[in-house]
Amino acid sequence: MPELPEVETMRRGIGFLAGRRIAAAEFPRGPVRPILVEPRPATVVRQIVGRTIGGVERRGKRILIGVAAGAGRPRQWLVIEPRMTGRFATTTPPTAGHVRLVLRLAVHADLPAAVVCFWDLRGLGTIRLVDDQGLERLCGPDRLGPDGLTVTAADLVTGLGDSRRAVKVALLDQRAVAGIGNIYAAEILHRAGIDPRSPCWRLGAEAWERLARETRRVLAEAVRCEGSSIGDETYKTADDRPGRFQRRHRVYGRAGQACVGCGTSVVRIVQAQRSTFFCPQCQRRPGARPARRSKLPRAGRMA
DNA sequence: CGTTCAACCTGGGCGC
DNA sequence: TGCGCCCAGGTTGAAC
Repeated sequence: MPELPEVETMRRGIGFLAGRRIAAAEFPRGPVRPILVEPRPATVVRQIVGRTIGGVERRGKRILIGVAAGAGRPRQWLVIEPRMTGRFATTTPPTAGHVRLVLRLAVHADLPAAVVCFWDLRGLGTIRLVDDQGLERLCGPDRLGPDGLTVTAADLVTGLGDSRRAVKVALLDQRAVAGIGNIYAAEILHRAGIDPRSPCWRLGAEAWERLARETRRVLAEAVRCEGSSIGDETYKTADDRPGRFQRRHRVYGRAGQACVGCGTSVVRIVQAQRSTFFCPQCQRRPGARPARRSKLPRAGRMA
């Protein structure tokens, strides 16, 4: 679920952690299988309790909680990947059984004690405690490309210009551009008027410009809307409010419904084992000929 | 290089 | 009610 806008909303929702001391940390054992934690939960607890949080950052779809150096320990990072159903809660989490991490903050100045939970229904999320070197390995430029909020056409051309892949599949490649997922790939391509099946190498300069511009625009607008909440409980802000960008979805999840631009029925196809939604009228392949008007041969071409 | 498939998980929805 | 099947915001690795 969480793509860049949702993760950025999470980051803002737990930004108040900055400057506060971790009084306690727990990895509760629920009724479901535990998620991936590295190193072992007991080790993470031992290393972070008593230390101060430097700040909360985002890299692509990951949350970074900086743990300040101290007591003979180097600076470290709690890297949390929400994957499909992970999220934070500063109020009551949706279920007690899927709480994966609890951070309890010490009383600080006039700030009261507070609690932040990481909750994950399906449990595909991950929690890692790494040092600067580990962070580089996990979230460095080899793994994550330029951020989607600021990506340029030149970035996209550099990363994908020669790719033979379909552009929708390529946009999900976090090494090319970080933060786009299945929902926003569909919405970006619709707004850019590009067929998701187009191979990257067929796109021209103006198509890459539109793609970069719509990527920035759609993601920024979705951040302002605090992300997309679809159906169930899985994504909400840290203080339990649903996002609002789902109301502005033009194609995602709208198969069979009329395209808001032209009224044509939105189509669902499968690419790389994932659903792709698009409007076959508004999103045409570059180089594909517009619908034939007439079957008559063109004048002047043939003798 | 690119695609396809399976895996990792839980739970909701649908047809029978 | 229950069972079987398909679906879901992500990522990774193996096989072809």
